[in-house]
Amino acid sequence: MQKDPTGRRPPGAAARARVTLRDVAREAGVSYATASRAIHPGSRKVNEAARDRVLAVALRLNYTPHFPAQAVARGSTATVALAVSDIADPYFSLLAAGARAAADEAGLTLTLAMSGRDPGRELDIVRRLRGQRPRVIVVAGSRVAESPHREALVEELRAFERGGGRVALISQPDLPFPTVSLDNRDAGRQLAVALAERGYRRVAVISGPAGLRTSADRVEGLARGAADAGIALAQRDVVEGEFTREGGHAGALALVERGLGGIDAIVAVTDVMAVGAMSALRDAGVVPGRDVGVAGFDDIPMAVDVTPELTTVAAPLGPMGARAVRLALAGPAAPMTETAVTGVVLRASTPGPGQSGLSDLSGLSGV
Amino acid sequence: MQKDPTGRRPPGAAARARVTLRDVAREAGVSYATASRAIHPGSRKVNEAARDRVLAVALRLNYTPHFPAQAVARGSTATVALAVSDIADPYFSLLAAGARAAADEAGLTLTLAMSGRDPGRELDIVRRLRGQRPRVIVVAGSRVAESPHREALVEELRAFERGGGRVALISQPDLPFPTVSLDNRDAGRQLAVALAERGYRRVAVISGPAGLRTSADRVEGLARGAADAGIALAQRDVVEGEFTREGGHAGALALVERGLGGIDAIVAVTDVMAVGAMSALRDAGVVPGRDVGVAGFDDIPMAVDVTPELTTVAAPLGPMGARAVRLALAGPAAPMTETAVTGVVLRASTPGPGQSGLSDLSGLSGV
DNA sequence: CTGTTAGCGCCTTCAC
DNA sequence: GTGAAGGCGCTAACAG
Repeated sequence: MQKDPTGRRPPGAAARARVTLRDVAREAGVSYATASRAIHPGSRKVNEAARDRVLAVALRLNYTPHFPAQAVARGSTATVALAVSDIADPYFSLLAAGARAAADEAGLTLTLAMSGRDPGRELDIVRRLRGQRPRVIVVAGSRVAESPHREALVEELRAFERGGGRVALISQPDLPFPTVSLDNRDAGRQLAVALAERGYRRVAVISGPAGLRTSADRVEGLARGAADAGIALAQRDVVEGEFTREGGHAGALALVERGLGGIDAIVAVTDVMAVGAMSALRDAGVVPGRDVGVAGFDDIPMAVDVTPELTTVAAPLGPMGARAVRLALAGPAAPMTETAVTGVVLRASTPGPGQSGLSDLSGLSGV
Repeated sequence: MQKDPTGRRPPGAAARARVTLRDVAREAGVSYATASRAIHPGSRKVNEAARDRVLAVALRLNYTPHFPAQAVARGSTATVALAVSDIADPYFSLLAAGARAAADEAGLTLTLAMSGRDPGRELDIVRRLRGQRPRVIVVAGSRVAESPHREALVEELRAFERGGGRVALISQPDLPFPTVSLDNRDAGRQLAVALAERGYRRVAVISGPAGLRTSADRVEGLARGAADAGIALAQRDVVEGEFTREGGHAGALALVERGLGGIDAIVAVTDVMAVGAMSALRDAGVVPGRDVGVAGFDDIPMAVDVTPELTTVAAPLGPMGARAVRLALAGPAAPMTETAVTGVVLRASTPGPGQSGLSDLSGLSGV
């Protein structure tokens, strides 16, 4: 390797080529400070001619401000960081899309971090995010009932706030931060009642891992709704699976292998799981929407692309993502928690009595 | 507002609470530099006792290094930036997941930026990304044939490289940067031949917007394959749609309204579009997989969740994302372009002569 | 091994 | 309006 003749090795071979504000200033024949002011729309106090010159030079040199340097000088960045477990899951990509829109609107850039469904790693991610000194951190993900990480997460987020950062959660409203949440219990109840009205009498549930609040709440709501409506939802008709398509698949398989018995509807706690369940059912020779009703939660776009189209409880995921960043940005003035409204969307996967599905069902009930 | 009694207003009310490395050093009774060294695993040259003390204090104070400051001091960051058009599109989320894995592996953090399918905005995004001084910028997206932005994009990326950054593209290999690409022409050819072998004689195509290279190449390949195999793919059987589910939907609708005539298979240039097309067909009373074959490209996970399961040309999206960041990281030593291998996956949406898609489904009624 | 001391690129008071 | 200069938090020579 060639040594730098000056003796002092520059940070990188290409370092000389990095164009800095100082270069722009020199080239434009103004001082460093003036160049800085010219570039920031905020400070109007610059001679128009000089400003134009600076801007022209900047453009010609293809200058870009060094964000990290700006961050260090200003003590804050122009980003909002969003932590999700899995960006490939439509649930989270919808949240992300909404969050991005809101960030954009506020002139901020969205940074995404994926934790990969492990609460320990989630903590890690938040730690790392904190290092970036974003203006806002939004954590999306279902809190685990009583995770040992819970306290640590709270402390981490608190520390971030102490440093002047803003926090918002998309989750259950049980952590001391502004939170956008879904009334999962009520959503479950709504769905159970709707199914009862459509004539279903005995529903099985494919739940997520024990302890996952979102899942537990939905199941609880379903049970309550079933009780209210006078239909059956037995504890032993609840099977557990991962919070993924495969979890739904496995859950449905378990149900089928055990024998559906009188079960006329299967509810999975997410659409993603429901889709997996439908696939498993079909493979097992049970036709969703005819032999058995199927429903999910969230109303992801895919719900209308599967056959039959999936009945679900719609959640305004995009708006929720946006809401979270606005909540955080609003600061202490904002309400502590906001609950999004859900609504049952009945589709072909749970046909009513008049439709082909249920009548077939009664015809087949002897099977 | 209360004025700060010192006269000098700190950057933020909470600024005092921001714990810096200096605080840690003081508290641990060592010098600033030593504290820095203690915290970086790289420099082993620190008294163990002192190091432990520093680490303990850091933990107690919940100290996080200030990344922007590190970036400014070191002249480089530990991030790789990925620019995609739409993160909610499975195509891109799969790329992103793969890229994240590779970044992780290299100890880097992935930053995602979405441009939203507008080439002008894509340029904008890259500009902004450049400001973050990531170690790597990966741009994923189909180049438009001869966009006026093309030159600008190249210049932007060049400037980034001049500043010491690394670049990789996931795209057509026609820009002067390391590129991971798909042989879309060949993929199209493969699919056409496979369809011919299954007995299809006349195929229609739902393409993306004119000028989108990915789309154009796939269509061209299909045409060539069809010609080779002696089956029909008439120019007038190619309809254009947006590069989205809705585009596929609209395209299929157009085809149906015009009258399918002798068309026995419909190929959409992406799975996402194919899914939309299937939905439209179904609504129009044409059963995919029975009345007409349907196929797509990419093999997104959803392909096996729709009914009938979708025939497609599989692309290793995740690995491609990973490959791109590795290519960029490898630097000049790396090959300029890498082409991923695709393969046709035949599924129920294009049953062969002996089979029949939907009869499978109705056949189940005897169960 | 450890402390001192320049910077890194930029913003922002403070005088002129 | 404009320039000089201090400081943001941290890293990395350079001496001890």
